[in-house]
Amino acid sequence: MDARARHLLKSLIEQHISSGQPVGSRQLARDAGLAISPATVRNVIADLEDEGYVISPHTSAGRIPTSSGYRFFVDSLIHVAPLSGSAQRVLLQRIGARVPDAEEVLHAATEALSEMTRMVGFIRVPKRATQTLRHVDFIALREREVLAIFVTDKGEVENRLIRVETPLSAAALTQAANRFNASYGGRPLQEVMALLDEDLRQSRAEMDHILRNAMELGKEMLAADQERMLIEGELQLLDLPDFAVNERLRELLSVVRQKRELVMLLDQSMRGSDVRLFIGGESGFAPLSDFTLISAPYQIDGEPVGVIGVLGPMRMPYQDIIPLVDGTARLLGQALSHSEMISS
Amino acid sequence: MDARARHLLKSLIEQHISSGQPVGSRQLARDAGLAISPATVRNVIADLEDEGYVISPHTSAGRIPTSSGYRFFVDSLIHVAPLSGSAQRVLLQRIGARVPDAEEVLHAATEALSEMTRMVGFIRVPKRATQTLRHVDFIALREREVLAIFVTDKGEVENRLIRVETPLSAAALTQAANRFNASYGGRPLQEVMALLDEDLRQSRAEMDHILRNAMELGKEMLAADQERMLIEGELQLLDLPDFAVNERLRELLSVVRQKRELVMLLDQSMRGSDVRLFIGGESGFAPLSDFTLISAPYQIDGEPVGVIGVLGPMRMPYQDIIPLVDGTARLLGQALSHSEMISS
DNA sequence: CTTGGCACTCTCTGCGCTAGAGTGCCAAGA
DNA sequence: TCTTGGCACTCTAGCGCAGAGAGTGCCAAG
Repeated sequence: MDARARHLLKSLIEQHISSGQPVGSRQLARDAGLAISPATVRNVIADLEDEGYVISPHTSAGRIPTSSGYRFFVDSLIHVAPLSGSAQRVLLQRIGARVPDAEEVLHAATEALSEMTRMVGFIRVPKRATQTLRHVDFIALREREVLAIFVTDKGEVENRLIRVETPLSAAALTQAANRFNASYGGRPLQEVMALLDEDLRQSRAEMDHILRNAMELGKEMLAADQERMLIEGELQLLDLPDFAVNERLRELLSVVRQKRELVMLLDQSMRGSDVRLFIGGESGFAPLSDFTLISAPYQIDGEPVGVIGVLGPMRMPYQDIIPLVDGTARLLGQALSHSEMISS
Repeated sequence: MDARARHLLKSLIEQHISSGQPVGSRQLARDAGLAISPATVRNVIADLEDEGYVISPHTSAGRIPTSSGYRFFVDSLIHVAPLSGSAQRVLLQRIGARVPDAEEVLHAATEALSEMTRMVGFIRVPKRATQTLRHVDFIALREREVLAIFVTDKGEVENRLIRVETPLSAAALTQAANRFNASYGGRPLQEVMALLDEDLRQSRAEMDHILRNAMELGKEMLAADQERMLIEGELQLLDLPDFAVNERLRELLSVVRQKRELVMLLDQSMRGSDVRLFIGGESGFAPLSDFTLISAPYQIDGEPVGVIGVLGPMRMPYQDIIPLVDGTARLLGQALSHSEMISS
């Protein structure tokens, strides 16, 4: 491919990126800055099409780049400059201005990236496998419930509730944690997992419940590593002109993400004990005026602590959905309470 | 409103809910099960329109319910049966089959509700204000970093990293935690907040840093309560026929939510140290074949621990986005590491 | 009060037409 | 041999129009 063809391909892709439209020979000849006619451009572009760098959506449209075209563009046609100082400052401010909590920093970075690029942002969270176990703690919550807390050297914290068969004193729990920390503390999680496997197999009988539970919990925590990923700004995709989407839907989704007004609305419905419906404009909150919100408070140990519900169009099968919201609220309350589950 | 009008309104709304279309007099006369003619139906419906229960999108369309119509329907026309046994079983299974961790139970309940209703699901997390402080723990992570962990009687766990000015021994931290627990443990969080305010005002000078930090952290945690809400299934809205959306977009969004394949893809790019692009079909993952994924690994203390990046259409301003991804990865790594920040 | 009849209105769909954009090819020119 | 202008051809997008279909409102008769 000669220099002129490269230049034309570069210009074509740049124009397509900024306009989103297929690029024709006349426009390309004008904007590429070369003193050549559209006919010449056509000859060159026809060759590029043969080589698979561009494609024509239909006979009388211009050309758009293929993925090979973009690949060549990225690899050989553009020079990627380092991030500008002003962009760096914005990023630093958004990442750094937070409480220095690892989880929040990851979140802030992904969100900032998503907004600045106007794309979907994602982040793979530090693999626990590369981290070291710092500390384990067991806290008695109730009679037969122990809260286990794991901390790694990177500051990641994981907690799980363990139900035990026999009540354990605070002293016994402290002792169990000490033994666990002594055996496994300071080792890479990878290694801890292997050791746990081995120790569990060797000494089945003689270890006490809490330590055994802790061991099994540790295994589970490490195995769940695969899933750890944060994604931000899925809705950026809706703003692409390529996917023109109903305007009201977009507005609604952005409300849903901001949450603030929804929280206020829900707190109203926590007072009663019934399912509550806001149909259309009844909520007094304009972006919801074409939608229905159904909510029900749920109780833990008889005490209302939160609200659960759904949001959808006014046209929804109320007869199915109301009992679902109600039932979920009740079952959730039971799952979080400490009485018996209902027989199913 | 007489019985016949009520019956017709009920029938009209039910038909509209199942079809999504305006309901005309002929169809209504046929399906309502009453031996009356379409003309009679028209008379009745005209009255209902005057009363604001239904509306006509245009002259020659049928009628659709207004929000008043839905409200009347819900309040007076339908009998809401309790949740069926089979639905209860499904819910119980989804809520209960998990490790009994409060956060996961809340998540599972909301997700199950969202999927079963095919609406957006949300849940207001138990207000911390109604909970009691169970336990506070301070763990030394590094020289000047302390991890503070708060546990409530409902099993909620909150952790924050605190940077302190002077290093503290493990013994000093234990002592600080003990003092904090002795002063505030077992009290409602509401009360703890009030006490913290007062204590902070009274005894500015003589308290040590770590306790003071813990106090301020406690305040912050309680103040942040407003925001705690989980939302699941925003994308259910895209499946509504009312919002017909590009088919490929929907497929992509569902892939983004499932994450699994994305995680595999990203783990590939963690090995190198550079920005990596998957353009179009290059990822070998079909649903991404019209999109570009750009990723960059980030390092904590010189060690690669994760990947951050963006996903969007092939047509994206690569020259702006590549440095942003790269820059964010670097700045994030620095924010999470313990060397100096770069000067901005 | 109910009903059939009827004129009227509005949307939706398909059709044909045109303008516009862009291509491919060819023959002449440098 | 490459470049260029010319030209016929193709395809899309947009517009207007007509007809079908659905549904209404009103009226007069039962």
